[in-house]
Amino acid sequence: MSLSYGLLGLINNFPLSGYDLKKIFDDSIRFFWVAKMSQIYRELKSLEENGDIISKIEPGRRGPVRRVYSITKKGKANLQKWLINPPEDLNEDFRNVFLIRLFISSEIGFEIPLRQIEQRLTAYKKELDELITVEAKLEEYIALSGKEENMPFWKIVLGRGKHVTEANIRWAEESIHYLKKINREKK
Amino acid sequence: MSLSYGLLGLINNFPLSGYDLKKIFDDSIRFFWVAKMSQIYRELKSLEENGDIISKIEPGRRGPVRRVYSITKKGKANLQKWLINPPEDLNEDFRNVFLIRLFISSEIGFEIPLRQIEQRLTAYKKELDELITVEAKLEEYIALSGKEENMPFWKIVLGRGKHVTEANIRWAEESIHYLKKINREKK
DNA sequence: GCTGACATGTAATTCGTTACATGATTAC
DNA sequence: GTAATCATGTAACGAATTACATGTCAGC
Repeated sequence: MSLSYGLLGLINNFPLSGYDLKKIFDDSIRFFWVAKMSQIYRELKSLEENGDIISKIEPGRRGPVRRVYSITKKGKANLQKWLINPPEDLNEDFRNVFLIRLFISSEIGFEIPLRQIEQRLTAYKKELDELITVEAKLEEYIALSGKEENMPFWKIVLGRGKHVTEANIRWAEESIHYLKKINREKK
Repeated sequence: MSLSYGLLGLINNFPLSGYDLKKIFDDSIRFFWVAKMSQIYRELKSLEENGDIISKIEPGRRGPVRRVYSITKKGKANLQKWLINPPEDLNEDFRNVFLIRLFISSEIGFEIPLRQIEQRLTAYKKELDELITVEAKLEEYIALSGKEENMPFWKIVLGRGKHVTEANIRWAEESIHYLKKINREKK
């Protein structure tokens, strides 16, 4: 559901192919939404069946022919309706595999989880760097689409990524110290 | 996959029924993993078929009979194996419905998203309060199970919730100011 | 007698991942 | 020639949600 509206929202800026959409997801949206190629194609098919988008075949820019999707009036109306009415229950950030692992980790002692948190810390720092490069990519898309009205929202979403990643870094550092302290006290 | 190991990790502390497990999830784990009753029952069934847990029927404490699950030797070994080998690719906090909505919100202007962020801010503040009450609930479970070795990990996971929620609060406040500023400048 | 917490499940559907399958064009 | 990127899809499977279905017991 959310994925199909996400695709619709991007096609609303300018016509895109499945492949284009996958690139946008991988370049930027991946920080808060992951989508596989095969799922994108499936959702595009069902969006077209529902009359929210229409496709036409275009010669490939470099490569085989492309199927490019544009939004319809109906699609625009459906998109607006979805955006205006948020679901009451919008769980954010649920299903975190790393945290559920940690929660039950006493079974394997302190050493291994400590290493695992250290690895996460490295990953968080890398993620923070990547978030900065995303900003540049989003500006490219603005140039392409000419839709400057997107910028404030994209900046806000990026800002969230930064705040949360910084919080994760602080938390990981704190937790590493805590586990090391416990380890020392045991000996 | 992660859910079934989560259940296994909890049953590892002391025998539990499906209903018990659901309560633990709703009381505490819900901050990083959401599970429906029907899914829990299904996973328990497949864990038992796989020989990781065994069930026996007990008279209900207050109510109908309960099916209570205990971990087996095989289950304990599988749990340890899973905990020791983390997946290379553990995406945390992906698929955030609120963020994907915001990302494509330019379609409906500034006012509505502004209200929606304000609502989130309220929710984040409430969540921070709830995280404090969770601490007390976890201490109850410690008392029940006598498994004090869980405490450091539970504290760490809770700490993560606090850090991230505080980051969300700061982000929401910042974003509200930003959108209000844009609105003023437009007029 | 009703409400709320206790308690367990099945069935249908939707959403997400993995594996499979195919082929064109460009740059080295 | 060969690797990388471009490009589109199907099939099978697994995970998660929603709807359905049933019933007990305690306290008011």
